[in-house]
Amino acid sequence: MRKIDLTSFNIATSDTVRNINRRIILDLIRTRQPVSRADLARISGLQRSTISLITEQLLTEQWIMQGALGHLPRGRKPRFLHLNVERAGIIGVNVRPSGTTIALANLNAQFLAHESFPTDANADVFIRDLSERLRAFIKLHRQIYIEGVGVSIPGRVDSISKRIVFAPNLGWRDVDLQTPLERATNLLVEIENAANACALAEIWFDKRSDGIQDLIAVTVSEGIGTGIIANGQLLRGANGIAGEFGHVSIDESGPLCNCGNRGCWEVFASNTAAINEYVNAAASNGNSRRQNNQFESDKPSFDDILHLSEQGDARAIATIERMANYLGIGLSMLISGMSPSMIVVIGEVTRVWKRIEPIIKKVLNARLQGSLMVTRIIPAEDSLQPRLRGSMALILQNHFGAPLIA
Amino acid sequence: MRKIDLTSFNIATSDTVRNINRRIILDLIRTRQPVSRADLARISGLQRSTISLITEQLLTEQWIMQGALGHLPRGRKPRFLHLNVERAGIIGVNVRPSGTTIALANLNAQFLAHESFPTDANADVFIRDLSERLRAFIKLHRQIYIEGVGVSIPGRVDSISKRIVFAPNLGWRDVDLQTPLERATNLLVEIENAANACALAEIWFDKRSDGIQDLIAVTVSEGIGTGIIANGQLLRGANGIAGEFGHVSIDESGPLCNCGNRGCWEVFASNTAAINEYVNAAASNGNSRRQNNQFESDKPSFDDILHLSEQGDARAIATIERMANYLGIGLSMLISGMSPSMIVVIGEVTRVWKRIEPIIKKVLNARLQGSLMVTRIIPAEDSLQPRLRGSMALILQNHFGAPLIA
DNA sequence: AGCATATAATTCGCATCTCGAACAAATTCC
DNA sequence: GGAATTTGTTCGAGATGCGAATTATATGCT
Repeated sequence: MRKIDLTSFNIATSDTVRNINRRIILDLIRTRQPVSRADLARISGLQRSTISLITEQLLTEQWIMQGALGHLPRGRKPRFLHLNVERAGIIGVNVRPSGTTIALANLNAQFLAHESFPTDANADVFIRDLSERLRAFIKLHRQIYIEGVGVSIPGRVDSISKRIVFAPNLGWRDVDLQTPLERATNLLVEIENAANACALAEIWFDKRSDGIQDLIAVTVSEGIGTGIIANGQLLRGANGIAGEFGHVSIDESGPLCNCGNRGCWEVFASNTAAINEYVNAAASNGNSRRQNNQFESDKPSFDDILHLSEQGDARAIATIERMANYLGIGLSMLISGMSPSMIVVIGEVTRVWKRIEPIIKKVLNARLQGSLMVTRIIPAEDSLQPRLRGSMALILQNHFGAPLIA
Repeated sequence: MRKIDLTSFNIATSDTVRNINRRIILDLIRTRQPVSRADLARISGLQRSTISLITEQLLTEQWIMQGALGHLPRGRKPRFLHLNVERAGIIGVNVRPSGTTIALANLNAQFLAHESFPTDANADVFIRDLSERLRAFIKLHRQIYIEGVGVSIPGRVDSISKRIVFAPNLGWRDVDLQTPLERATNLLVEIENAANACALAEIWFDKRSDGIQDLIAVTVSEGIGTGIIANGQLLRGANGIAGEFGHVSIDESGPLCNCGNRGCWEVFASNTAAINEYVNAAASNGNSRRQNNQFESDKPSFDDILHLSEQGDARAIATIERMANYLGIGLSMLISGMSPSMIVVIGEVTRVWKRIEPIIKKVLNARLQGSLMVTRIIPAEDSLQPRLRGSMALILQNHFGAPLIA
């Protein structure tokens, strides 16, 4: 049971009831479509008469559409309802150091269009660039009514001021991205940390999380980020900077991290860590790097290491297995502490899931005494663009989420 | 915004509105009493007419009482309303290895009576003993209508089956305490982990947590427990076994823990850890323990160490300072990961808060780069019985918490 | 073809709730 | 004693869900 926040609560009025039921029905249609009014009455427990009134409202507001007739062994055929995916589009923006993607999706979070461009290292230049491209992008699709713009950022976002506090891999500090984008697009703009966005994508768009109210998304890339859904809601913490489990030390005597501490989880289990490990192993193996330089730069990319491991390169395999071991150690911390129903791992490393999963499982079983392990660990398809879709969930939430009550 | 759980939601009916507003008003009266109807209208934003109807209902149901008249510079004097603390009592039970306490409190969580007795090591014997004592306790106060019984347990409680999964310090596994107690008392019985209970006590009864929806309670005793409030609600996790941050390893090469892993937080920062450290330091100091035995048993109690440190004993001070250091390390993990608005520390060690606070602060500042530290760390008065009051909050929640909607 | 049966969807009177204006009650100041 | 002010209640209007009755539509048996 939740405590009422007496410093900020919402009283109920007569239309609160409709608001609640409307959102339930709309979300039911979204997830179970196509579905008939009679079905909705049975699933929801509302009277058929009430369903008729609510669906009538949703129809006139164009949120839903009537479709074909269903087939039944006997009796009048039901008229199917489904989401009017063309009612509105949502723009998602995924900012990463290597490049930025803008995408347009319908209400089912299916992509209609997308484009990518390099991310300028300078925040001001980037903001001007992105604003310009967004304006052009919207103009290009001006036949579609756009609901808002969601942006995912690899860094900490203050949940109140919506400013980017710090994005280490972009080198940005205290950047206001929201205000200029809102001015440029004249649309609702929401900014969120990438790991949080991934967590949102998981509960909003993935069937695997049906009925789950507690999950953690772990993004493994240059660093490690964690997005926590607690009781069906993003855990933001004071100033919205929760989720830095990547900077918890798992070994006090470990190597120094950029954050100033020693032995942070991401120093052992991130892509960057794997690259360093691979290079160090090569050096200590007596191989001059000059002789053995099959990579474009002097260091391999993480993709290179993945490829090598898939081709059976022993050193690459050892590197990946070490990474899996440390991923398991960090995950055991999350499970001990929060025991989520599900942990979703996002990142290039999921490409070799078959190799790393048994290692992660072994570490977890050793550390959590097996019997207590109720958390499902699953990889997220990177091709499904969790960061992008999660940023879209930020906008969709406003229509399909639970209303703020009491 | 919360996602609607489509596998378990609650539709709204016409009386949902009243239910919501009623709970807001009742909780406002609880926390702001004495308060007039006009005040409630101003605070809540509801119309005065609506307040009159709701308070009339609360009056007839005896939840509240009319009190004295207020004083105003001009105009009709307001009639104060306050909680009818005599309407119902709540029984709280605090089970610890050293002893069990039963207490009766009114709706303000003020104690009316209490009694303590030794905790039998055998679960079955204990259950019979507690059942017997509860029956007698209820009979003794039969003039008071009792709302329910809340029990706090130093161990993991399955949030669905309500069974005690494992209580290491009691040596109990898979014990059903709820069913026999409900049978014995014929009352609603709720069971909860001690750290979770402390967290509940903090948000329900402590003014310091006004407006706070994210906090962590850290109980430091034989082991270390963590109770997490996320978005105003207890974080239970799958099977309700969240909160075992005490068993996260902070040093892979540290000493072995009972849980089977190495270097768990509680191996460094619990009372037990301090006792072991003190004894080891004594041994390595060349003092034969036989010569230096000022304690009742062969080991000092944690209380002994606290006393010694207060008297200036160098070894005790060093032990406490080491403990403070490790407390800081664990807290930095919690803050990095969840960034709660507040962390409450519960345990005997808070008696020397003045000594340990600067050390904890120093560790946190070093590890969290100071600027990001928005979490308040506060000690909880052990004399306020947070475990006991928290177990009472379990029952109170049902009347004063937010209703389950959507 | 006609009727019974079954299912879907709508209609309508009723109860509940909040709102907001009007009104009654109580108190102070001039 | 009257004006001003604040508290608290009353009452009609509007919104909502409920549930029974009604209408619409389909299948299958005789």
